[in-house]
Amino acid sequence: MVVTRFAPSPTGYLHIGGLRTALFSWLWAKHSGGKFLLRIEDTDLARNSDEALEAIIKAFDWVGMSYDGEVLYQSKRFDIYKTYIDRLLEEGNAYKCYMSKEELDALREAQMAKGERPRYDGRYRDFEGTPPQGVEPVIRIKAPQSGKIEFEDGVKGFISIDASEVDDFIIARSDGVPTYNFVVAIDDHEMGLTDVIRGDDHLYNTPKQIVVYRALGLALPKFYHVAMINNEQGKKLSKRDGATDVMEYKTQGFLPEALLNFLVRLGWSHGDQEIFTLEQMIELFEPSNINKSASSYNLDKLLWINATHMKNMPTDQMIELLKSYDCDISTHDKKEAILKATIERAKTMIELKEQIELILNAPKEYDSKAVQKAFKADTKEILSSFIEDLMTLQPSSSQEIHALMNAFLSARELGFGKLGQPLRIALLGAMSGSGLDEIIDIIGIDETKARVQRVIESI
RNA sequence: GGCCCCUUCGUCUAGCGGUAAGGAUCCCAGGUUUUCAUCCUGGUUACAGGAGUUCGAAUCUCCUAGGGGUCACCA
Repeated sequence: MVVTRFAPSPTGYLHIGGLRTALFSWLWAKHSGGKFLLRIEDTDLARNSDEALEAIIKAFDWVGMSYDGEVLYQSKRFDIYKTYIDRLLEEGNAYKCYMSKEELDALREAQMAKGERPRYDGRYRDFEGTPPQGVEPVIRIKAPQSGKIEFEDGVKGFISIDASEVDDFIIARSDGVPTYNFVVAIDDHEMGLTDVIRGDDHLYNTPKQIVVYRALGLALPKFYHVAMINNEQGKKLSKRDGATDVMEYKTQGFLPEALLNFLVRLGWSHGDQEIFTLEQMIELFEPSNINKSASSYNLDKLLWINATHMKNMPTDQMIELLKSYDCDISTHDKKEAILKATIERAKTMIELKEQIELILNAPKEYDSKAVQKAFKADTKEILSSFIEDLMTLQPSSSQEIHALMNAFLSARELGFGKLGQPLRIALLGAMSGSGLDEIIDIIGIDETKARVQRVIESI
């Protein structure tokens, strides 16, 4: 059974890069009927924050990615790590290093000055003398001193790194708290992970973790290193790139399934298919189709995907969702017509809300340029007569209104613009927008009359 | 700097030795529409460069260039 995980550290909000690797892991687990686990990497004393943790959980909730079982916190598992460290110590695969931080820094500086790569020199690797007083030791793992560390990456292919690139790195700090590369390997093993999907930036951690696996005689999971997502300029995503916090996408009016659809296509493909429902993503996702190269974030495409998902959403579901954007039309008896008249003009929930409000609320002001262009000497008379026709004939559907308009115009031998342009200004305040027949049908004849009268008075 | 990874239209990508290098987005043009939008049709634009291997390379190999990642008692 496939078991994957997402393992964020609670030091900030969830950004889209993290969300994408989480998505890949989640899809792969769901696709193969396996499990997707969530683990919080909070071994760093100072940098954790509860708000960040909450934000991450909230983001998962919003996009609808559910994890199996309980959330695992590394900070609550120190006793487990301790067992493994003791075993390593006992078996001689790890050792205590009494070098102080100052000594280490000095060593590093000396190496750099000589143009060498900073690297622990292994001075306590086989130390058997009396340890210096007053130094709490760190624990280092014995990494291989020659040969290659190799593995088959599910995305990048065969990776081979010289053992000299990995030194005897610290697995427990002097205060006893274990470090990242060690606990990751332990937990990935303990949690029964079969597939580790993570960002490209972890590629160099993998050989270190392999050292841990080997020292403990554990079987390796399959690794997949997914390339980064860059900003629109092709540079690394940063806070300046606007909405990198996943929850920002909600406030900006994106659908979670659209965001996921956008992200899944960043680095993964299924032939020429662009639009995926959640179910399709799960059905079709295979890590073998993950792309090797980095990709750039593209807002235009996200917008297009979002608009497409919005159009595909069932109306009652959309009406329900609108409520969370402070736009409740659920009790309006023309709610379906409202949606039909606006959904095509909106790429986000925010734009949809604006379009709806534009129709439902009488215009507060009129575009002066449009007024100048559309209002002629006979406009008032035409509008008034049209209102009269509306009042007497009482059309009750947009089709009937449409027919009435045409009849009105042909009877007077007028082009559509003579009535349509000023009428649109009266109803919306501007020259463009939803269909007039639809608007009149939605707001009703009385409101139409009121808006027309208001424009006549104000001109 | 050492090491590792990456490189097809502006962007996301298909391609896995033989294609007029395909799709999507963006942009432009035309059509549908009472306007706008949607929708439909069409169009411009790409194999980073150079050597090889091969009858034949976007696909395989090497070199160069560019980009990225990483070198902590952070994760």
